[in-house]
Amino acid sequence: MIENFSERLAIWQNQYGRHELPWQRQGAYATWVSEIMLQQTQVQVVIPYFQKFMKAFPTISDLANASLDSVLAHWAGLGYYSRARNLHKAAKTIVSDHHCEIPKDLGLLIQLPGIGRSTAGAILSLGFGLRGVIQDGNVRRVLSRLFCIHGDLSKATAQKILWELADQLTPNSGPAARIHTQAMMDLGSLVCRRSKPSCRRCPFADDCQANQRGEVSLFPRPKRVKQRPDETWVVLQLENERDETLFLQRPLEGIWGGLYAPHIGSSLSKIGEQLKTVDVLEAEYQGELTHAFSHLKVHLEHYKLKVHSQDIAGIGVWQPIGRFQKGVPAPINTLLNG
DNA sequence: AAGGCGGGGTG
DNA sequence: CACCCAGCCTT
Repeated sequence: MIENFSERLAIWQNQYGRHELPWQRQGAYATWVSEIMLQQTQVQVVIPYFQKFMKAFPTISDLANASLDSVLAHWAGLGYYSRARNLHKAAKTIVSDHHCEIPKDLGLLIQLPGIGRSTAGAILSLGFGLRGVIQDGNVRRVLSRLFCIHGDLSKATAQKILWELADQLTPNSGPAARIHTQAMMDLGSLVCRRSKPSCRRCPFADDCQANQRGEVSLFPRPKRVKQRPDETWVVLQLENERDETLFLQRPLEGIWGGLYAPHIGSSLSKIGEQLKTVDVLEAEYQGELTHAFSHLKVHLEHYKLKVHSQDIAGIGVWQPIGRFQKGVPAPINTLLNG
């Protein structure tokens, strides 16, 4: 174990860490929202989303009482929309089962949807100033280098070692744990970066086993990547006599779950089968773009079809593109506004 | 073009 | 437990 680790880390954090992030010292609700947003997304991207979100839903009750549509609208562009659905669902549970107060208990926290062990640790320490241990990508990277942890860090054996180390390094007092948690994230983000780590500025350069061996770049071991299949999706934008576009809500499960988009299908004729009353072969080609998901690469082909709205009665929402308030996937927005 | 990011769900 | 799922940004 490294001598006086948390004390030295706290001194470093005080001088070089981040102290002005908009969710710092704003209470456990702000910590929670920010942690969920940060799960898949970088700090600089999250900041404007976080600020708009907190303005729209200032308290847990506001969030619980809001419609899923409005929550998703504030999430549109962040990706992984199940995060927003789980956040909304958990807010309702906190209101109904926990008197509108986020539980201060690890076991209760991880029962809430979207909150796992690491997010719960962040809420305890950063949000409440209680002892909590985190294990995010930054911490994983720092620990894998400090202690030369080989292999795929997502595997159970590495996870066990990482959690034990993270727990041992975390101070026992709540206030110290709060500083420690922020400091570990800052060290990983600012110094022990994935590429171009700045070991020269690291307070643990002499303690770091990977650095001693000149093998910092070998940790953490990159995960093997699978080839992503290619797909083509046709996006059929229906536009009525008032130049309004028809938006449909996507199924909650799956890609872009709960967001709104025009008809999407594998081909114009497949979409046409759903739209028996209109002849989609008159659709006019608008353009295309390629969008990469984590697991597949999609070629989006954009077509537009002028229709009479009475022919498409009963489904979706007609709105001018610029006035549509609900959540639209980022690449669909690009297509519609292109 | 490839890599990274945390948690949920299923078998 | 192992594996699959999911969207965007940075490098």
